[in-house]
Amino acid sequence: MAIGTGSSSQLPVGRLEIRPEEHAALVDGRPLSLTMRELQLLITLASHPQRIMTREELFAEVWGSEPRREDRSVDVYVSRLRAKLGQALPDLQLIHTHNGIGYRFSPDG
Amino acid sequence: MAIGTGSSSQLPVGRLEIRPEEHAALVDGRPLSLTMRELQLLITLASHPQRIMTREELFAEVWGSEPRREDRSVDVYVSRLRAKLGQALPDLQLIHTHNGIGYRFSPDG
DNA sequence: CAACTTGTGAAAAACCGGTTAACGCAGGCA
DNA sequence: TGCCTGCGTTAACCGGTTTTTCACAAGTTG
Repeated sequence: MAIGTGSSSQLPVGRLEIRPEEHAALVDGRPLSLTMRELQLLITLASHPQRIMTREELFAEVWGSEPRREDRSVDVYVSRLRAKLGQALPDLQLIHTHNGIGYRFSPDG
Repeated sequence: MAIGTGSSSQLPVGRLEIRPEEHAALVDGRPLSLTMRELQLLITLASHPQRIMTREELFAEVWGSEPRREDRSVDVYVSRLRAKLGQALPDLQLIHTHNGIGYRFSPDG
């Protein structure tokens, strides 16, 4: 079952809760205001907790195609996502960088 | 039980009250003069408070079919609805836009 | 340190939504 | 019938938001 299609369930991650079918991500019950891309990226990352995902994988799931060789879109959106998550959850570092590889979502900071 | 069919109950939303079976929407007891489409759209939105509804969902419930790819009917009616609601309830923003997704009805502005 | 990778602000481009106007159609009425 | 009115639909314009791209700063690795 893929995220964003069918009856994927909610993804509760501590104070963060992601509801793909409702197009919403909540922190302590209050909705984050994310754009489509930001939300899709968060959903994708959060659906594979603790797994290091390459930019190619992320791009494929969120953009639905292959990135140009030196495309930085994923980085830009990770940055924006971190900013918004950091605003709502100042003490948690949910998205980790793995140099030379990609990004990893860790539910417990 | 679907909205618009059968004996759906009234929907009181603060000073706004919606009575589907009477084809009426009241503000402070005074009826708004809404057209069929406007009323159906309001009923549909108000029946799913706080839930972001896509244009497809709204169109399906109100028009009973699938919208053409670039159909803007929903937007036009949301605009008209906002105008009439705003007239009667100047300080409340009941219908919220979610860019790239759809609209959300929030009973408390 | 040099080379490479990632973070991020900002401009440019693309896209989306708010709104108004025009049009066709149907009903009411003289 | 001919006119008027109101509703629904569609198209177009405009402004705002989002996405993409670029450039440089900052960080990492060997």
